[in-house]
Amino acid sequence: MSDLNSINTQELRQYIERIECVEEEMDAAKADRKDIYSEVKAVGYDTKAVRKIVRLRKMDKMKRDEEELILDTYKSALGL
Amino acid sequence: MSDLNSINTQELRQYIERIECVEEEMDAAKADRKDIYSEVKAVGYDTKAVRKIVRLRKMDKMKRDEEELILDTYKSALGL
Amino acid sequence: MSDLNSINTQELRQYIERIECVEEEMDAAKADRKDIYSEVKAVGYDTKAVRKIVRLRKMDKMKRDEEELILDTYKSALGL
Amino acid sequence: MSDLNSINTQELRQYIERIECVEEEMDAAKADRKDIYSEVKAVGYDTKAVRKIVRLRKMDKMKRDEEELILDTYKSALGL
DNA sequence: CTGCCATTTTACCGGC
DNA sequence: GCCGGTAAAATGGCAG
Repeated sequence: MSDLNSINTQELRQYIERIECVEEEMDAAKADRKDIYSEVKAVGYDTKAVRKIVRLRKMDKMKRDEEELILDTYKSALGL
Repeated sequence: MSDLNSINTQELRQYIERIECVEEEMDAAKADRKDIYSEVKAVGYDTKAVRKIVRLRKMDKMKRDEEELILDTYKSALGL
Repeated sequence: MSDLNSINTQELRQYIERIECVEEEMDAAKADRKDIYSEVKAVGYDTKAVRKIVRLRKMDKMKRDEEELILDTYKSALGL
Repeated sequence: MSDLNSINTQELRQYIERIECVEEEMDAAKADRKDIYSEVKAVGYDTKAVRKIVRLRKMDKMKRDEEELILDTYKSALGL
């Protein structure tokens, strides 16, 4: 904040509002996901299994990203 | 699913992709929030306190929503 | 534990028994609560509404505690 | 409640207080358990494993209780 | 038996 | 870089 030992109320308020805004987006997306899972269930799938698949795919993706990052690191280290 | 005892791969795949899509939105929003908190910290605020404020405000909202709901419950209980 | 790389069976057993003991208390309290709700229902109240009231009151308490805490945070931030 | 369509405030209040009382006990027990796990960790055990043991033992106990119940049912059915 | 709610587990963030 | 505490996800249990 610009002035130490004093709180700039306007500035703080704006940060808080920005945070609350993105949190609303998060909540909206969460609600969407919930709806999709309801549909998945309604149509006869085992949601627990589906959740597991999603989780596994996310892990795979992270793993691949990680490897790619390492590869990039090596490549740039080698000046490629 | 259209056919019992068999998994419609295409259908399932589409559900999973829809889920992954909203989860990407969630991750993006999460990253945004993280950035905002970094900025908040960089500019000199105590992020812990700011987080607390955000939480408190969310609790206020929830409390108001709940109270409204309970009021409805009472009203319908009284036949209003 | 007293000896590294080896498990003190007696010690471990005692910890587990202590945990199980408090869990029994938890279960007992849970059963008591269940009984009270049964009584509440038997005597004609809408248990759902009562549960909501209890939850609201708990939220109120949490909120007050949080606010007190954040006040302390501010005070110490201001060197009071 | 004694009088339909009207809420006996005193009665309701007392039920709520009884509920809150047992919930406080639950919270206290919960806090105790938390402390024990902290100690377990501090003294060098893997809390995750200990949790698993506790869960397994609880399952075993439930299983035994179940079997005993069945046995009792049979016995009383046979007039023993 | 279905949906909701509590508990548990898991992941994240800030501090030391 | 771990660790303690805090938020999110998943699982299990219970009331309706």
